[in-house]
Amino acid sequence: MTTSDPSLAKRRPRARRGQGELLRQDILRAAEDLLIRKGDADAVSIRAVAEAVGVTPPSIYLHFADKSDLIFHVCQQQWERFDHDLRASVAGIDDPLAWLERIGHAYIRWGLANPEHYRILFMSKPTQVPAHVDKEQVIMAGTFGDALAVVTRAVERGHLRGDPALLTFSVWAAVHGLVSLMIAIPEVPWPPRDAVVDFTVRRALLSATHSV
Amino acid sequence: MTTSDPSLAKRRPRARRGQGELLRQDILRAAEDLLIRKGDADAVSIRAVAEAVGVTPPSIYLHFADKSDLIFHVCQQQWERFDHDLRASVAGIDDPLAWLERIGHAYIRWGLANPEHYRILFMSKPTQVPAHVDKEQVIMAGTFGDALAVVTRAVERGHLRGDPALLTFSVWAAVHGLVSLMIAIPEVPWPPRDAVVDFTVRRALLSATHSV
DNA sequence: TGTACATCAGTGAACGCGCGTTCACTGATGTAC
DNA sequence: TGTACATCAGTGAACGCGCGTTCACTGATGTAC
Repeated sequence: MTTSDPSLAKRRPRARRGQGELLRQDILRAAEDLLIRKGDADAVSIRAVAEAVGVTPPSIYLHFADKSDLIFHVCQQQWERFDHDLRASVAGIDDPLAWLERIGHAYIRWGLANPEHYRILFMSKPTQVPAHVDKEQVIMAGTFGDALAVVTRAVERGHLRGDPALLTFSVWAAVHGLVSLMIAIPEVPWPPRDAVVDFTVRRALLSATHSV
Repeated sequence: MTTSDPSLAKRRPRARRGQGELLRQDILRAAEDLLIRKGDADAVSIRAVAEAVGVTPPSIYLHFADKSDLIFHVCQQQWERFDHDLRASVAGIDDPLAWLERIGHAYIRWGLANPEHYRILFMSKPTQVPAHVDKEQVIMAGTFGDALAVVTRAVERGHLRGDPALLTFSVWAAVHGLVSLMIAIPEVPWPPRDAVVDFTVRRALLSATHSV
């Protein structure tokens, strides 16, 4: 017979003065967690984020202008992590083909290891992202831009043949095809993961080295 | 100063006795239209469907058990149309490679011509489909099943080399990769559509004919 | 040919819910004097 | 060292909204006699 409300899981202790930014980080973490679990920005509510953090809903507005601002910052964090992880996988690699092979494997591995992140970044409706985000710039400044530069240099030096943009988009589509299909249609009897991953990467590179 | 409610666009005239099924078809059409426009089952409301058709919300329940039942039947219609269109594109083709090339082109063409249908069928969360639907069976009984049979026969007769399932999934992932990426990330400077489509199909077939 | 009646194809009002967001406020904490 | 005060980090209550679904009902229509 206590008056405590069981729906309010645990109240977060008030931050010390000057430590307001801590709540911002907690909100971002909780929102990302919910976005991953729900898979859709519409299904993430300000109220649920607040409860997960242990504060009341209006507290969210101390750190984010509105819901779309919050979702945007979550997505931005995810882009940063994606680019960071992929770039780390090819650190120090110079040979273009080795670079492409490594990044192809890393791309697929990342997507399959983080299916919900991947879904949000590469399989969701464009409208889920706030309108002011320039997606082209985000992609060109990220790992895809690196890949395009690597392929372009390789073509200029004669290591690869063909149109650099066509080759790069094509490799991207190949690895994306595998990742996104395995994420979207997992119910189907896929061949062993390693076999299909290796096959996909090898085929993507084959198309870059052979004229077809 | 009339009492007519402007929010109720146009009231559908009551069907004649025995013609109740007409409303069912109208509801399905309106729901599909809304699903296409919103791109997400959660964003389609019973009330919006009812208003589009020109009836009151409870009328929907005369023909569908609940919202998920309605969405399921819309998706089922879409699967049927997809399979029908693709099968029509390879009617009468016997040669496996010609069959694969045609179906590959038809697949990409269909996806790019019906991006929102494609998104719903192949890019959405599994949970958006009612739980009782066996997606594996839907896919195996459809065009993918046909493709698997064609490839299997071709391998048995020595026209293709490799594991049939691996080859078929691989071709699917290749064409799906292009379609889904162009749908999900249209903001990026894609090469000319025909070039990238041809390249993708040729590469997918190359991987089936060359051992890699 | 006329009429009572069962049935069909819906309607109108309401339910309880969760949502984003706003607004006036509170109470702890650091700081100036 | 003590105290008034500004500021910071939130809270509590409420707003209006759209949602899925239910329930009792209505009125036109075809049919049996």
